[in-house]
Amino acid sequence: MDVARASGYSVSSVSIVLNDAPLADNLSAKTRRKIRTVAEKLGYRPHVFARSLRTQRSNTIGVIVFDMSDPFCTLILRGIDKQLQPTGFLPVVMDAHNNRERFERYLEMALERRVEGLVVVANWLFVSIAALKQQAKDRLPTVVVGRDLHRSGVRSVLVDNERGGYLALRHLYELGHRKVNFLLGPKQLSDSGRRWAGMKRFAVQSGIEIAASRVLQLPGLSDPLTGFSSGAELTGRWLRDGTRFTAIAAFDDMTAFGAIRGLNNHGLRVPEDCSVIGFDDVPMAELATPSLTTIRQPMESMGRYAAEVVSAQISNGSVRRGGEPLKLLAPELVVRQSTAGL
Amino acid sequence: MDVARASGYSVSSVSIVLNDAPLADNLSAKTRRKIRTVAEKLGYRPHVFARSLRTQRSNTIGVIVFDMSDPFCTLILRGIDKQLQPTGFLPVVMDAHNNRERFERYLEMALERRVEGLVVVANWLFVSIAALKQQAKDRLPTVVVGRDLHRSGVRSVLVDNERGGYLALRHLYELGHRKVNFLLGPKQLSDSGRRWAGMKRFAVQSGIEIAASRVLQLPGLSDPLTGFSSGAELTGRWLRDGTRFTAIAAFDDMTAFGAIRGLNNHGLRVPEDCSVIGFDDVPMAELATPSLTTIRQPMESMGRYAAEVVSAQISNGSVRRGGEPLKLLAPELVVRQSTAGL
DNA sequence: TTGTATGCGTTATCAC
DNA sequence: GTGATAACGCATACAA
Repeated sequence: MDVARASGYSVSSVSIVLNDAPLADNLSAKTRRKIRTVAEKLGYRPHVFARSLRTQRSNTIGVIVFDMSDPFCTLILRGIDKQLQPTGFLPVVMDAHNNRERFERYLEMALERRVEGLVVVANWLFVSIAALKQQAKDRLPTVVVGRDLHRSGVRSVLVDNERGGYLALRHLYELGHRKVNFLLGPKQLSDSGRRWAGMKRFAVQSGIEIAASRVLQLPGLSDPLTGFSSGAELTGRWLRDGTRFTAIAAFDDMTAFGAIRGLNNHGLRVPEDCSVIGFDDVPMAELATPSLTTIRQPMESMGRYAAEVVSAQISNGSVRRGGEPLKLLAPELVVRQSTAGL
Repeated sequence: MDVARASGYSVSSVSIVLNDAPLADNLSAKTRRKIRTVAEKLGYRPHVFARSLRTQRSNTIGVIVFDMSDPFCTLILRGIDKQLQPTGFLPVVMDAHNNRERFERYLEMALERRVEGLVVVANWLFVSIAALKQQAKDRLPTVVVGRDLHRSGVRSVLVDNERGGYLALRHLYELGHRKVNFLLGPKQLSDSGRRWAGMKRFAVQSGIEIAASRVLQLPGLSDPLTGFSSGAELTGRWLRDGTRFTAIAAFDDMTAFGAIRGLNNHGLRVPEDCSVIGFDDVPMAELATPSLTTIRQPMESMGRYAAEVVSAQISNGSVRRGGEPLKLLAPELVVRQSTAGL
């Protein structure tokens, strides 16, 4: 270490001072000052790899996200980032591009890079549960956000989808809508099931009946954009069939935008001719015209929570403690222009 | 190294085989096979930090982006990612949150982490040129995407804004529009100046005159969302003033969405009552209803190019060679629903 | 064809 | 109060 040579002290003293380790109290104030200035002058930067090698700590947390270009997840990333900032952990984010194989490769790479924890942002695509379980066994603190995997032993944080579905239908009901059509998400997605359950709960409670003809389901989940095109197409089908409805409750915002497109293709306007409500509150929801009424997922909070749990588990050395197995955050109704009273 | 013990060979042989170094040819095929299987069986993972320490190479490239939640940049990130994939470099992305101070901190962190190259994605916010120049001097291969900094000695890649502006106005002209209003970007942004120059070039060439009253400029650039709200507001001003116009050419997509909102607030419809064209082609442009006609920036290509140049410079050890100082990529007109003939 | 020794830049444990 | 020294896990020059 050249700081040692330049200052005339030994490497040990330098190391002790620069990390202000407990032993630093034993060194004279003059020595400390001297070493500090020399280090400063030389523009000394501790070599992270050497340090990591020695301390066996990487100070990094792997973040694997399923599709970075999905607006859903950039806000989650921001939350993670903010939360990790003061802890000194560097998030290393990897984008699986909705590709399972890639996901597994990145998981491997994260392990190779000796990440101390893992956050998986699982929007849309299926997650390799087996691979994740492996990690859990390896005692790597892991939290998945956006998907409920707590039964597989992975701590999970996501929005309370059931509650969200309930809020969505209640909003339409309160505006006077009784003929509501439903665009459900792909059946492989548990999100969809929960939201639908919430809607049915409200329906029962308020005494409205939902005819089977009012319910359509999106096909498989090859691609997040499926929601848009399928939403448009299924909406078009209703219109051609002559089904009468005054509102559409969509699985998510993309689907809602698809529905709006479908309505527009048939010359119908939102919200004058039909109200539309989405789910997620992606950034675009606010910017579209008409802006989209939707159920907001607290994405940043989800990210923060995940990061918090992971870093807590790291610092107290326990994968078991810290955070509940399943954390549900409250959704929030955001009323905008796409829904109106009758 | 335990693989050595388990296989009965020496660490050197193991190391040589596992990296298939040139010397590997000297080893018997049987030895190689043996070592490989043992390593496999033990689930051996080379320790990246130890390796980096020894080879003095981190195999990482720092990517500092100004605002990850800006849809503009996630596609650039994807391009970088794809390009870097086969090279073995790991992109370490850091989000400056539109905050200059944060940017500088991350730059420092990137250096500490011994990144071998740097890509700066500079959408919107002002870039600390001074800090970047410092890096250039430090011989760290650096490319900035989205901002022209080549005069400061930093290789830059961005879209040909002048050409894009030209294409935009030509499109409106060809649809028959003669009364076109212009929403220029903040004057601090050179992007805005170039796009405007392209429009003026077409105006001169086609003989149309642009009255000063048809031109408004967005205020400062505190926040990317400024474009939306200001676009709406300025459009409203025109409408209240009673200015007649049949089309709006907006600085970028956000501004265009703002304009659409402004028109809508006054009961005007797009494209029936007024055409609107944007610039960028953010993902939302396709999903909005009406979908937005715009000038596409080849974001993924920009990312790829930047990553390619940086990794090339790293591998041939020269910061000077590889890539032009300023690379302009061609924009592309994407015609959608928001523009129509008169 | 294979093994040994050394050092990369740290931190930690001692001894002085 | 301070300094010498041994690891951390790997790659490599050189010896065998």
